[in-house]
Amino acid sequence: MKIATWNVNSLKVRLPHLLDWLAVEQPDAVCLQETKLTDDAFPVTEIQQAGYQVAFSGQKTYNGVAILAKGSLTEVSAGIPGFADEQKRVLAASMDGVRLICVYVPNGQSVDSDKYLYKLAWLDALRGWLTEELARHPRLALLGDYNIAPDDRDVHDPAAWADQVLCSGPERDQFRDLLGMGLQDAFRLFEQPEKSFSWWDYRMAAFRRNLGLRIDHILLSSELAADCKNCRIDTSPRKLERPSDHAPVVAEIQS
DNA sequence: ATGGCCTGCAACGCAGGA
Repeated sequence: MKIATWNVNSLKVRLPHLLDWLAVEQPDAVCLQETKLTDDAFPVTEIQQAGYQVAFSGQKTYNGVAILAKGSLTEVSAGIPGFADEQKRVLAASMDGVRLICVYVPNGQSVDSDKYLYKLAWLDALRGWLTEELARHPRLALLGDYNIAPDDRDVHDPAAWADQVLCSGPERDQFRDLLGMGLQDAFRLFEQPEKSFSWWDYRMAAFRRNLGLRIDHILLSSELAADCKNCRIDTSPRKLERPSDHAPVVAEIQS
């Protein structure tokens, strides 16, 4: 089973890139973030014609998540139970015995912002719910835009980013707490090139200069991690005209 | 030069992203 996550930064704009990428990559399931579409505007037909079932939870202008799958999606649920939130950032569904959880973690804006406090509270709530989900679903994958660069090697310029949002101690602690629940970073299960990133600013020719961050992740429960055969960041869509600022992350799991 | 770009909304600049 090949699973992927991709922050598309507007599904309306990126639909052609997504459809091309699905045709080439043929993933079994894809989690999307920042669809920026209300549910009535979701391109269901185009995605079904590409051979995928789809579940989505969107809103106007901001956020929005979706799960595309070649198999049937069951037990679909949106949001974090018990955590009231207008922002559409979480979608879970099961496919072929695997629990897929798609997350768009709040950005946080800056460490002195109210949005940063919301980010940390949101992550607390996510972990609380994940404890229950993991107990119910031992084969679980948490895929998405975490808006956290977990380690200095995930940052092009660690000194410049030190203690800044996406790299701050409390955010990295949150990521480590997720690992402490038994989840494993699929990307770091394998040897990887240095300076591997999943996001590059649109400004400053950052992609060409590889001035990026690794903030999009696939975390796997121990059962899935044991069966994971590879994980990579696919930078090819980032090279296209009018790209998303994020690249897809892909993991392959045996059987 | 601590900014540059992109998206959506509904305006002709703003919020938000990261």
